[in-house]
Amino acid sequence: MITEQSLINRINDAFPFLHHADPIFVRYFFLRAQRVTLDAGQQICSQGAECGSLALLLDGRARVYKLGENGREITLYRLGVGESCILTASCILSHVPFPAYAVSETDVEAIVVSVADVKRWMGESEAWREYLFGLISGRFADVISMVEEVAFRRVDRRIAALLLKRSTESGDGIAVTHQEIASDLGSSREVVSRILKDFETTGHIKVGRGYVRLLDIPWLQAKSGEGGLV
Amino acid sequence: MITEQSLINRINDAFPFLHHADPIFVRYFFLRAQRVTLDAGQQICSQGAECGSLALLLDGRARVYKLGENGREITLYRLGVGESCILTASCILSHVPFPAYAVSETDVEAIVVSVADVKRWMGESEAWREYLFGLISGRFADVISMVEEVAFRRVDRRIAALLLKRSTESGDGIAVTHQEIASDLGSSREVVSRILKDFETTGHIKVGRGYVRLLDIPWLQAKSGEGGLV
DNA sequence: ATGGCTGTGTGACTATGTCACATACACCCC
DNA sequence: GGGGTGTATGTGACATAGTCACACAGCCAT
Repeated sequence: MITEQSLINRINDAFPFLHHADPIFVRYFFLRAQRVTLDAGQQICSQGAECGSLALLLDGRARVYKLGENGREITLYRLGVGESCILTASCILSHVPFPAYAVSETDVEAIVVSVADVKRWMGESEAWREYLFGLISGRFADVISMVEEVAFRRVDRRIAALLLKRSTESGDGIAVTHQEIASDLGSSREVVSRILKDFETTGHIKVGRGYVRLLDIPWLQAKSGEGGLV
Repeated sequence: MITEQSLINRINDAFPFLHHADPIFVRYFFLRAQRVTLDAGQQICSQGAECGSLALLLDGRARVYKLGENGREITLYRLGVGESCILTASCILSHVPFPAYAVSETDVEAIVVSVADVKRWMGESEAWREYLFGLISGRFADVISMVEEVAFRRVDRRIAALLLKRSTESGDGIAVTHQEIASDLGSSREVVSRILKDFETTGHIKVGRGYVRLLDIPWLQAKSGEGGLV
């Protein structure tokens, strides 16, 4: 149950669908929801687990990933503020176990609602339905894009794209290890190291322990295929 | 509009959710739905297209696949009787373009409902909601498994699994070309040919033009990882 | 029998992943 | 400052998968 006004304001800001939801739903939402916090690095869900509740992220970031039989990992998607772990919703609504792992990458603050409420509100609130369905559709499309990338796209191009994406948040100096890149892309650390070294040898980036500095954004854009000219 | 009793019976058989749906929804369903047929090999949806209606399969089979920039293909999933193209539903409900291609592998008979009805019934019928959500969840899990396979699983094991799966429908004689296997798995024809030749050289299958005969099911099960002993 | 079309086999080469080390770097403690 | 530890990175050898370019085989129609 959430009663504190400043928290209610933050939630309203983070989840705009509440603005146009019917007031009865909104009242029950705040009545039934609970606030939780997680430290960075905490395992949120494990593959095969049952889903007991649905979390809506208020602050922080979580990563959902698959773990391969060879020990390598691939990130399916990341959750930020205003988002919900749609695999959990899917799991709740269809009674299948959670098919991946989820971990908090930063300290996380979330709003948690129970299985029963998730289901009830699906029938009662169009705003809630559209919110969840919008998230599912987005994630479904993301995962399908990932199949395409993994099956058909060269790793060097995927690394270039990842570096560019990271640079939008942190500028051209990126704190990242080769293993992190490998774990995001489902590749191996050695392959990532070699490709980064190649990028460095040709002068397009500079690498150091745990960081990468981008020196040639246009080249990386072309490399990733985003510039439109390959 | 569907009025013919034998067709109504077939639809009720194919879509059991109608049995426990409320009668008002069922009445409107048959009022609004339309029957369509497609010849084998027809393109149903193309990547980037808008989705105008949702099809529920009454007979036949359809394949949904991604086409890579290198011209290779990978099958995301197949639809059979009683199923709906959940990418279309997703596309309808979130206004994003269709993210793959869909083709009828056999002659197809389907029930088609419009965008507006899909959306309206989502709010009105719990049975409809659960039907669609059950399909979405299943497909979501399928696609996530595919990410894992493509990223982490060796092609030979995937071929063994595909052969076993095909054999459940057609016995140990499978009519399939190497290119079809490659297109299902997102691999190349040459790689498939080599692996099949290896399987043949060691006596586990026999290959001919357009067919594969399985000679050693236990070995293939072990190879695919399904037998539990690798 | 001949021709056309399509499926398959194969060699050479490139890209990516695995394994096994070796080396480097950052940090902490004495 | 020196030493130790833990972890990140570099690298060589080799295996697996994909690309390119042909050559060959099989099937069907004329």
